[in-house]
Amino acid sequence: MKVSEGLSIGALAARTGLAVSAIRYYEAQGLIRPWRNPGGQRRFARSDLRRLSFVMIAQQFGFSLPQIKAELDRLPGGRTPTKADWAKISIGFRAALDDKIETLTRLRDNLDGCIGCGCLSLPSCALYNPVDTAARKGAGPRYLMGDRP
Amino acid sequence: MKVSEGLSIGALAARTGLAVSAIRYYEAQGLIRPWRNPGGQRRFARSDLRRLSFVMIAQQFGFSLPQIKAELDRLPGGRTPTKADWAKISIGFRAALDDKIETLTRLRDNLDGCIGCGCLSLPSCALYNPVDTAARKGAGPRYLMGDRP
DNA sequence: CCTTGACCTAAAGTTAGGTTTAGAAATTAC
DNA sequence: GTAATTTCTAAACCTAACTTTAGGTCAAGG
Repeated sequence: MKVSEGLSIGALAARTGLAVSAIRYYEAQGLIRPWRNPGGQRRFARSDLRRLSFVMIAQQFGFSLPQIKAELDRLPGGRTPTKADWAKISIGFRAALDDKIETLTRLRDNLDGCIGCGCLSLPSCALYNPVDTAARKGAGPRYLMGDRP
Repeated sequence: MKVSEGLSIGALAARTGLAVSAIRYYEAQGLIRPWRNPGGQRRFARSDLRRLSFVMIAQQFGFSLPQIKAELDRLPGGRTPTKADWAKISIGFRAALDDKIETLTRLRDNLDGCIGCGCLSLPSCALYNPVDTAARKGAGPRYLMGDRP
């Protein structure tokens, strides 16, 4: 398994903890671009380890695969990304994470004000205000009170 | 539409902002238990407004419907829940929310330490430690580095 | 050489949380 | 009393993010 020939999908799976099927799925979604060896098997660059790590971490942060792909697409195309390239992306994540924390904290403080007040069914309750509404996609209730179209 | 006869599903939908189909779905999941009028249509208690509000808020907090049902099942069965009943449940949520905030904050602080260090691909990186792993269910990667079965 | 394990593709299945559709019956509005 | 809404059920469909299955092919060890 010469490094110069790239990593097999199994090696990548072992090192990242991802399932082989998940890695294939990520390729289908455009998150990684392996090449093929003469036999048609996928071969991955070592930098794909970092790419997949980034994917896993970003998922913990609550980002969708298309959102993650958008970030990864900002990495340089022709060369292996440098530390500086990764740092640039991490800073954007830091900001998004700050947002999430602030939203949750605001929600918690509102809940504090509501404990025992029994107002849960009143439209005037602070908790009815939409939270992170823009992030809602796909299935699910489209709006909360005070957020009608 | 006499109040004593309960609310129709449409009325409940209008007041909560939920889709009629979502309310039927919640009934199927055991989150609410309407009765039927002579014509076979659902009739809801006024306290179901609060129940559904609770469901919507808990979802914002990231709880699954089964988890929410578990909380709601702690409400008294025979009578309309009092403010004290709701307050008891809200306090549990406050704790769960504190947990979520702390997890995200820890994640953010780790990210701070990693920005620019280029360690994203190393198993020793703090970000590889599992976060909220117990909350992962259904589809998705089962573990991160350092969290193998 | 031959066997075993890793890989391949395409398609179907899974879970959560709903929505949509179709056809029929109950209510409400005029 | 009739027309227009609502509501009913059951079943199919939807998205995201994968996994599983089926039926082969490739690669590495002995």
